[in-house]
Amino acid sequence: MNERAIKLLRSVHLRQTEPRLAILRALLETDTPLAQEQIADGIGPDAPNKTTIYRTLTQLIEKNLVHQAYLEDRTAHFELAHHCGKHQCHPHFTCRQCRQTQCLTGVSTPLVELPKGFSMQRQQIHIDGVCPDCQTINKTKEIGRI
Amino acid sequence: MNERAIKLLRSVHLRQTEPRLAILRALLETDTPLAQEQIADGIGPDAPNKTTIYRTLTQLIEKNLVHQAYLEDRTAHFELAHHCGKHQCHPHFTCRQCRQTQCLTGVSTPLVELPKGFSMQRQQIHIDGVCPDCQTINKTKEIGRI
DNA sequence: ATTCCACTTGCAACAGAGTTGCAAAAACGG
DNA sequence: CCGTTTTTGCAACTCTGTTGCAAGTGGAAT
Repeated sequence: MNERAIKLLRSVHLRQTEPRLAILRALLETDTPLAQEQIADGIGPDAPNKTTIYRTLTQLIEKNLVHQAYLEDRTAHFELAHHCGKHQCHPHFTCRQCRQTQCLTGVSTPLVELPKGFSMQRQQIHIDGVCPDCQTINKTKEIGRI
Repeated sequence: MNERAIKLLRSVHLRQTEPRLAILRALLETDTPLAQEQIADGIGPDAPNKTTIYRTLTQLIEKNLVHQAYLEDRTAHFELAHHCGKHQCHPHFTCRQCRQTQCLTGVSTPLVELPKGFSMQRQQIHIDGVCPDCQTINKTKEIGRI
């Protein structure tokens, strides 16, 4: 595992430090998304400070080695359930630029076929990208730059 | 809107109070999921205390009038990106009973067709329900109860 | 091997979302 | 209108994550 962690760090030109290697090893050894505290527990008594863990994760995300699973910001958002189906409501779209979220009510969204033994209560789809308004703004800026 | 809010409260046998009506009106008037603070801002200077807003939302969720959009718990979870496609990684499944999350790597997951003008960076699917282990436990308990 | 400097780390203090305990206020059935 | 039960608001708290800063470290240049 350590070999792989070293290679990963090399591949993105980050300095090789023990905290970074330990965090990568922890992520390599598991197959579920881990929270900061779980990473620290997994590493043990010599785990890096939580600040270091958060900062390292942020760097690894910037380098595209790590993803943040199912959470964009940590504030809860609520909506009326009246337009939702039994197991699914419409997908939500969050724009990376303007940070606005909107509901996509018109699109078709098949339910994922779960492996045997699982039962579904609710499926949520969350998409992020760039919304039409921001795309237009971007294009306008490009033209201005020429 | 107030009429509809009153009807909604009646339908779930909750007492008719001004805070509850105001919160429902705020949710009825919008088409995006709102955070607590947005609800308060939407109501204005006479908005209920944030504790009341949270408690009311919890009750409305229990009564199935309201959903919490794209967030199960407010802790960030991280994972290596090495198994993820360009725009999507595998769905995540969270069990409502044991609270364990796992990655569903074997299932097929079509990308949602976005309306014109949107561009996608990443699609995430989050499912919750009951995992095979907990289902088995539940069945065992049922048998015991007979 | 040593030196140097930018990059990293740990600590402490902080910020923001959400929760809890409790006393005061309000709803609503009689 | 009264009494019971619910609901509300406040203050203090918890928990996750962030920031500023001083001390420590990797690794490139010498």
